[in-house]
Amino acid sequence: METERTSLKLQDQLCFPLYTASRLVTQCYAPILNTLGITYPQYLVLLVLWENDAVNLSFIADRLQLQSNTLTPLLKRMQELGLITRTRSETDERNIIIALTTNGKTLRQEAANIPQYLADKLPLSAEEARQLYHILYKLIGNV
Amino acid sequence: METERTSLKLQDQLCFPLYTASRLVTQCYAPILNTLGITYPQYLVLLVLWENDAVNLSFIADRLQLQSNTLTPLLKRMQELGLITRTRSETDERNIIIALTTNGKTLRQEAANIPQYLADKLPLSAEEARQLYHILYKLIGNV
DNA sequence: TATATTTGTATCGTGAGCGATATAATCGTT
DNA sequence: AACGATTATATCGCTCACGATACAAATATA
Repeated sequence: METERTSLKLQDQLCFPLYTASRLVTQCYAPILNTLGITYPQYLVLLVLWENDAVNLSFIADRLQLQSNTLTPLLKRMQELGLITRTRSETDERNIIIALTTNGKTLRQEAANIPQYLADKLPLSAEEARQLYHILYKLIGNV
Repeated sequence: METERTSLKLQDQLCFPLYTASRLVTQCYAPILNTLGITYPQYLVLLVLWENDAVNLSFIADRLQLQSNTLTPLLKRMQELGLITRTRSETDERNIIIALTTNGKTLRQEAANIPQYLADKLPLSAEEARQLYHILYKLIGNV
C-alpha cells in the first residue's frame, strides 16, 4: 500500500531493515573472519585481489564502490598485517599498485569455506537468496 | 546454483550487494537529512521517538538493534543539537529517559515528505519493494 | 540485612565510511 | 615548452558500529 512506503513509522521504512540486515550479516562474518585476523571490509578487498592481483587502488574502489578516503587507511592496515604490498607504479606514479603477499594468497585456502559457512547461517531459501540478490543489484545499479 | 553461493567470487556473494545497497541508500538520505541538520542514524532515533516519546535508552536500543556503546554518544550529540533531553529516571536511576524537545517534535512535520522522497529515488517497483522488505525482515528475525 | 547477581548505561579503543579538501603526476591544448 | 585541466591518491575531521569492560542502581538470595 502506498501509505506503507510514505509513512514515518519505523516499521514502514524499507531503509531500516536494509541497514539492520547489512549490520547483522556483517556480524555473522565476525567469528570466522576473526580466526583469519581480518575485518569484513578487508575480506571484501581480498575477494577482489584473489580475482585480480596487482591492481591499483581505483580498481578496488570501483569494484567495491568505496573511495580513497576509505580505502587508503584500510589498505595501509592490510599492509601492516602483511597481507598486501603497496607500490607506486613506475609507468604512472599517481597509481599505487596493490598486490597480495604470500600470506595474502595463502589466506584464500583458509577462506574457501566462508561462503558455505555463511549460506548455512542465513535463514533464506535458494529462491529467496536469488530474489534478494536480484533486487539488491537493481538497487545498486540505479541509485 | 550451489556454486554461486559458495564461491569466493565477489559477484557470487550475497553479502556484498547488501552491504553496498545499505551504504548507497543511506547516501540517498544525506541531501534531505542535511537540510534538517541530522544524520541517518539520528533520523532512525527520531522515527522511534515520534512513535514513542519519553522512553529509556534500552527501548531505542531494542527497536533499532543498536547497543549502548553506539547510542550513548549518538544521543549526546542529539542532545547538543537540541533535539532531545536526557534525564535520569526518578523511579529507577539506572534508566535514562530520552524525550523530544519542542524542536525535535517540530522536525516531524519537516520530515513528513522524506519517505516519499526516497521511494521516488529508489528504482524499485511496489512489488519488488514488498519482496525486499519481506526477505530482509526474515533475515533480521533469524540471524 | 548483608551479599551476590542482574540490569541499564557509560567508557575505551579500533576500524570503518564519507564530505571536503589537498597534492602531485599526467594529459591536453595552445 | 608552458600552463590549465584532469586523474589518482592522500589527509583531515566527524560520526557511526562494536567488542570488551566498567560501574552504579536495583533485585534476588542466603
